[in-house]
Amino acid sequence: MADSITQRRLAELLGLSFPTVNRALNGCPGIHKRTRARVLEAAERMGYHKNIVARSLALGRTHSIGVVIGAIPHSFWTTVMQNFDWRAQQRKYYVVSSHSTESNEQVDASIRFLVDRQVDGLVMHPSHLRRDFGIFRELEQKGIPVLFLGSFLQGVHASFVGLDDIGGGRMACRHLIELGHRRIAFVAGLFGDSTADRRLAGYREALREADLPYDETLVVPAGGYCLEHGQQAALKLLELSPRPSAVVAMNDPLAFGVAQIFWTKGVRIPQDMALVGNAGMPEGVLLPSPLTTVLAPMEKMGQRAADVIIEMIENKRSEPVFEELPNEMLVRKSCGAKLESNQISPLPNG
Amino acid sequence: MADSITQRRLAELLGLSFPTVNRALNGCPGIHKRTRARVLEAAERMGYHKNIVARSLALGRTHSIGVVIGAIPHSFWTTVMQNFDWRAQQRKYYVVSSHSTESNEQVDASIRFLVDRQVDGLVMHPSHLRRDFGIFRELEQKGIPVLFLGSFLQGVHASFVGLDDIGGGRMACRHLIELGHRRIAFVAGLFGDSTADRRLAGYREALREADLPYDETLVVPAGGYCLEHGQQAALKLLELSPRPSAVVAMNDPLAFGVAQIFWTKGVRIPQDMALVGNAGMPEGVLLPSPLTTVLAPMEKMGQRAADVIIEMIENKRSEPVFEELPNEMLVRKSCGAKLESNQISPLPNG
DNA sequence: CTGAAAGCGCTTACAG
DNA sequence: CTGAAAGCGCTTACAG
Repeated sequence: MADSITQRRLAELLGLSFPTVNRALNGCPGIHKRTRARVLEAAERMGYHKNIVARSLALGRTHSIGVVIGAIPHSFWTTVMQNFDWRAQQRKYYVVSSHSTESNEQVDASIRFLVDRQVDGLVMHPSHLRRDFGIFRELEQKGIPVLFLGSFLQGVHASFVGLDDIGGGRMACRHLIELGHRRIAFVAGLFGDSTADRRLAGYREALREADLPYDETLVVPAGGYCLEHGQQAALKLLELSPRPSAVVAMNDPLAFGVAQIFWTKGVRIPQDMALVGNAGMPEGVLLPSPLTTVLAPMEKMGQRAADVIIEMIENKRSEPVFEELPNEMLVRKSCGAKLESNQISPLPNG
Repeated sequence: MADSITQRRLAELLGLSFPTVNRALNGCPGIHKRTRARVLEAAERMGYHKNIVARSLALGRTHSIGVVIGAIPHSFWTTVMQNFDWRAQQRKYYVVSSHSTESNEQVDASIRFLVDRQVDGLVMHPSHLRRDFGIFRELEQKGIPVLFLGSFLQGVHASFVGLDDIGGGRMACRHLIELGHRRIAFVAGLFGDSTADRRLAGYREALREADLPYDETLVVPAGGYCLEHGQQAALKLLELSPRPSAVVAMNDPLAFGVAQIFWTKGVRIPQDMALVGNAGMPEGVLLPSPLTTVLAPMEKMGQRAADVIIEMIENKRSEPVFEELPNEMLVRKSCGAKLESNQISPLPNG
């Protein structure tokens, strides 16, 4: 390990003191132009790179953001987090992630792991119900700002950036109602997280607005949020009697699972059953009948999250924000709606 | 920001010196059992957490791994990296990632960004052709080990963990040959990276083994690695005359794009055209005719990558490794092969 | 505008 | 087995 060049070494080489070198490097005001130029030139020439670890120790700030998101291999989250990372990096923050999120204990351990590494702020997707908010109190005490992404926990002093999930659930259900459906099922994931609860609430709202009854037996829990869970749910849907004529899936992967089973069982979409998803994942075009879905602004969600947490870090005074980004309807074929020419259809659908 | 409790504070409280406290905390040998117990108890009670930044500065090691992967929102990479993260975290390393990889300059900037933060090792997926290996020399000089994941760059002193891509390309093509196909197209992504080149080489090998001619016009470049590129390629495939009866796609997303266009154009899979992918992404079951594909061991790939880079970090002496993980054939429906009962078919296919 | 001093919180020889 | 000292590389008042 060739020992790297430090400010002290630069100072010696130039016959200056190291505070002077430091100030030149950091672009501090009180310094002679010539001196600064000499320092910068030498630094460049010698391949000087600041040791950020030392800097962090001295400053008590690391310019890093901890992220705790149970890594779900859906392109939805990948896209959101990609945009988060990009934005953070643009703003000179780096991202440290921790993915152990099977249980509340693991989540707490992950948070601790990151806090020990002195992250300046924390972004998390709370996927578990919890009774004990102790860890969040600690964070508040330490002055580490927290941002909930996607879902939120009530009663925690933190910001939220996510989707208008009530509106999303409502939009999906209403689309079906407008197409004449009366008996509409809802495929839920797990209950208890805000996203699930709020999308369901939106669905109910749409029913109410249309004077349709809310029938609890039409809400089928899938036990999770992935394709496989959607497949399970599909089987349950087929056992319902009378059978619903349409399905709102809580998210796209669940809709994919439902569609996959329907296709193999010969239940035609949309003729025999209409289907709406929620997310707007590009994979939706792969289905025999491309998925109509609620399109979430994934890019914006990631970027806003980065901007908000950085704002919180740099601007301690600010109040927590609660930001719900609006969705759009992405009409493809799985509900049988007529495709108008001005409708969004980014990919060839034949 | 409540100032946190330090070793010095603990020492004062206990009437000990801070080196003693430090040794107790680190489980060093020469220390009285009673003293250690007292220290540990006090640390626990006071909620002491070590400042890892300070430790890193003193040690010159951060226990972190830098990752530079152009974040592609394919579940393939998400799954690989998830497993990488998990394994790294299990082994007490944390992962810092940098996703600016549009050009060689950006890649170099990303690497520098991470090196300034004193990562102990670097994992990267080289997606660009490059002429200038300067940055890798620097890394070697600094003693920072490098691991290429998925693709590799020839002539760089680094380890590689990836797939047996030659075998994979060969396996895909051979599957089609065994089903009687003679005119088999290859959908390439971009040329120049080792994965693409080696899969193509495998395809050629299979042709040669079957005494089939290699016809360059059957190799169609898609211009990228995503679904959209596959769609472009599909259009070109349909213009070929005589039309091939089968297609090897360089990866699954390309195959998805091809399948999507074929479906909308009424080209039936597998009757009119057989199709093989490469990756084994679960989304393959969504297609009207579920995709037969080369199944890559994504979990293992991520875990091995973590193990190898950590080994390199902790064990400087070791030689670079070159590890090609074997693939399997995942036979579904897109080639028309008879599904034997012992064939892999993790999801219901009807 | 520049320099001498102290400190961030940890680790590590070196004495006792 | 325990303590006094110096150092990791940077930053930041405080003097001059």
